[in-house]
Amino acid sequence: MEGEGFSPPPLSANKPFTGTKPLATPRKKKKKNNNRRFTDEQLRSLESMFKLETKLEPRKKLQLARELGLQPRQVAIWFQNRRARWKSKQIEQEYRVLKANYDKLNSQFESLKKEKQTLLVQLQKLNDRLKQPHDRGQGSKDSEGNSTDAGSDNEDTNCEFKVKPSCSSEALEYGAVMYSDDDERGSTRCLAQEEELELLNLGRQVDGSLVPPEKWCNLDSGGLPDHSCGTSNWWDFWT
DNA sequence: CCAATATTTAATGTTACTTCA
DNA sequence: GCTGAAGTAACATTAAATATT
Repeated sequence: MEGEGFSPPPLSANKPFTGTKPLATPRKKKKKNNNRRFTDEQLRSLESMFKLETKLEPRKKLQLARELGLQPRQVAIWFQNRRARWKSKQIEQEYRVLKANYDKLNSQFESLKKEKQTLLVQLQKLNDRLKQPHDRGQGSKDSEGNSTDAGSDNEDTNCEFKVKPSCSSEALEYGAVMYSDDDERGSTRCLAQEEELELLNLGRQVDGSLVPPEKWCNLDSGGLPDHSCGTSNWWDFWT
């Protein structure tokens, strides 16, 4: 009970009411809710007090009520209702912030997903190429008779990447390797050799054999990171 | 302009909690 | 420590006033 020992406020006590006529007869059986707005002046005072403190001390409440010509109970009720409104605004605001954060994260996630997909396509192509050398035993020399078989000398990778003149001289100077990229963008990429090797090793088991793509922790599933992956938590995907 | 509908807001009712004698 | 009264916050709800369609 909202008891301050007051009986319902005597209507006549609210002299500053906005001038609407007092209800001669209550429309409904229940409370003669005499619901008249407070004056602008009253609201201004109440609002400015609310800015200072959202909960009124009893003494201040009495003082404010006296100043505004209201019942202390009316002031208390106004503060209660005002707190309720303030709280729901707060909740709305928090919701907006949370939603904005979520949307931002979600779009980051989507673009990372796309990037991952692109990299997987690349990886798949690289692995396909690694499998090709078997068919290429006799025919991988160009017209000048240069052997382009990267594995012909010492490597066990059978890497067939060719250095192309289109790669910038700086890139070449720093050991960049060029390969044609026939993905949908049709672009040509330059990768530093270390990155290249890293990618190649991704699909390779300890013994050097290739891991079948389907065992790459479902990386190519296209959906959310797979829970069955080595790491126990899906969010480890991000780290 | 009027009526129907929606929104705002002062007030009530209930429950739970704290303080104090 | 227990008890009851008083005060009050939080919450849901009501109903009148007001705004909007």
